[in-house]
Amino acid sequence: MQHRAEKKGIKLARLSEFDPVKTFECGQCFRWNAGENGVYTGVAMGRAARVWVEKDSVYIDADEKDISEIWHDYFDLDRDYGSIVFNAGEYLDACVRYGSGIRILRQDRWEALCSFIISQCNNIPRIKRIIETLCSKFGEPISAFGETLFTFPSAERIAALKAEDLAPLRCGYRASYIIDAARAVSTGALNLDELAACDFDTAIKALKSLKGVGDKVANCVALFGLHNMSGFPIDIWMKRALEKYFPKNFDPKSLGPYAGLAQQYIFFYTRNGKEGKGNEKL
DNA sequence: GAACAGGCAACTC
DNA sequence: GAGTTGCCTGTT
Repeated sequence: MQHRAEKKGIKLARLSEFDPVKTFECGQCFRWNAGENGVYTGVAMGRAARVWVEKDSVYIDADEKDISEIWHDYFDLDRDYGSIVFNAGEYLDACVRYGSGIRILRQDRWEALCSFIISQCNNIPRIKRIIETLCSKFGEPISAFGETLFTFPSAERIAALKAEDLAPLRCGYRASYIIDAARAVSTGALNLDELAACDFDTAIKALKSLKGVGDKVANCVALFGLHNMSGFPIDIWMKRALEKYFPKNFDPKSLGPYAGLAQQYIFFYTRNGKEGKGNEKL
């Protein structure tokens, strides 16, 4: 409670380098929620943190050891996003200006896989609801900031369940996909750590071997879970933008090794910028 | 009450 | 290999 009132956080970065609102609201993650005063509370990697903006800086309130051992890496703070440039025309330039400050989080691999399986044919409020229910029913409770939060349940925990155990999530036909994925990960049939280190096409192919994982979800998992910047998920918003502003047979690979970051700028601008008027807040 | 949503799989031709 | 349809559920 007094955390919020006093806001005694540690300075994490300059706002120009890391815009937490854009980063949390650009669709890559589902467990950071804005509270009063624009303070975001999130749980990731089994830990809780609060993040907010004051003047031109970003502050974090978290266990001090966790900041250097977990959050620094989670927020990908060693990478200089400002030095990454694209030469693909004015439209992308506008997207980059608009989305400047977005960072691609280094999320837990299993959490990203599970979350993006849930995301299919679904909207963000509902995705968040399903994930929160999943965590509160099967995750571990942790207390932080005077409340009880829940970690994301391990693949092992979910692998031990049956599809009907997930009925309270009301995630429909996705339930069996989640269980299948959890079993593949927990048995080692699908090794996400190895996929994070191997080449892009191999990773996509392996991810798509899971039931319920197609092109879109595989690319989301590659980009947001494996932190493979070649990931280039094309959903309905990206499809519209590519059709309207890019050449007919545009190949994302032409954007270079950070194509996935370009994707995120384009997506964020198309969906939330002047022509976006998305159905969610922002 | 039907159509649809930030997909996928199974099936058709 | 391109096109169609069912799938759970919540929202419009």
